[in-house]
Amino acid sequence: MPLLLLKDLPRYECLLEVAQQFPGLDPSACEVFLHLLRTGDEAFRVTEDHFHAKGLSQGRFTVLMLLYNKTCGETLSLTPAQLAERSGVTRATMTGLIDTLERDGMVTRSPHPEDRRQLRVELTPRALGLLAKILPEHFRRIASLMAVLSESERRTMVRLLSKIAASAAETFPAPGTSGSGVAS
Amino acid sequence: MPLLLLKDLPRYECLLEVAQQFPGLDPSACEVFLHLLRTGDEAFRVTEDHFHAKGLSQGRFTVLMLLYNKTCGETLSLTPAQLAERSGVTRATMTGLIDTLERDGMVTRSPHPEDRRQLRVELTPRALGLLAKILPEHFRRIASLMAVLSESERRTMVRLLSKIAASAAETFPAPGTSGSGVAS
DNA sequence: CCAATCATGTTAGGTGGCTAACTATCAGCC
DNA sequence: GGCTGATAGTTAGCCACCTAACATGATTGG
Repeated sequence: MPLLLLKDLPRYECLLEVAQQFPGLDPSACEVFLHLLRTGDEAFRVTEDHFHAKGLSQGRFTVLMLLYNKTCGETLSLTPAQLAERSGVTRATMTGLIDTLERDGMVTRSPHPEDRRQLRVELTPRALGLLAKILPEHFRRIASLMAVLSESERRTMVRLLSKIAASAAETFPAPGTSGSGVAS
Repeated sequence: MPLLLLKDLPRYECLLEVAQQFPGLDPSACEVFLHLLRTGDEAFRVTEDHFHAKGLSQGRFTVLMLLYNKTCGETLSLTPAQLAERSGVTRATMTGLIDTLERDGMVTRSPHPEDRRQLRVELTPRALGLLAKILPEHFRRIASLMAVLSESERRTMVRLLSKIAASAAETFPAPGTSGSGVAS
């Protein structure tokens, strides 16, 4: 089988073929679905590759950004639970992320002065330096990736993507979400 | 690259805020980027939730589909290396996927008659039964997800997504890919 | 005031992704 | 024939995700 150039749609091409065996199956919906997942994956990879080269992962980068955010140089402190909720992972996962970030000298854990259950996680100067090195290229990559779209195409993309996302959230609400009230 | 790394979505909202601190940073590109990842993640979740309820994961489903594909009921046999390449994971990862599928009685490994290095992986009747139960709802979910888009909007989505994917593959080729150059 | 409940962070165990190294086999070429 | 190298599958170890269960500390209600 052709390997390299058909790296396009590698895993999902099978879906389209099978779809043809199911009558009344909305092939254009499947096609949009496949392109959406594939393109999302490619876009994700573009930034993930960059992080990886700097010793970060998407998850660790997100934690750093949450702590960096709104502070613009100041060190903000958040609790692990806040970080977990804002980055969309469980508290257990956040424990692991903070572990590796702390091991690498990017964040510190310190006790919360008022509630002894909580911790405060803060960036170290080293993390600030890393972000300063990473962010320009990160944004450059995003801009470069989207350079093929005109401003009007970008507006169209955002509009259509939002429709799909809203459809997903409404028709198939996430497990922990009491989406449109009527559940169960 | 990983099967689908889109599992992270809410974590990107911070990006837009930070983007505003970087002048000349193409905010609309960041916006499209965030929506793309977020929507891709939602679409991924819609099918992943369904698989999960049936004891499958996206990776295991893909393996089953690759073996089911083109056979329409017949049992096709592929080697682990073929499965790995077509599903976009490493051979090592494929070993693990086949391990769990075999443990659950979904596939069998048998020796290749001509090349003793290779194996042949085949679906079991049990896997065919599972697919028959899963596929209708799977396609129904995709159709339902995309029902909010008209046919012309779907064509637009595919066109714009393809442009982004091509831009990603060309500007930031995947590590193992000699992208725009001389494919060996 | 104390017991029940809730919240926070951690741990344990499972999955699935990766790389790197290993074994076994095959294929080519002196 | 026997090196040499490529290929197939596995293994080991890392990371990041999950759920479930836990220990600790805060909160609240009789």
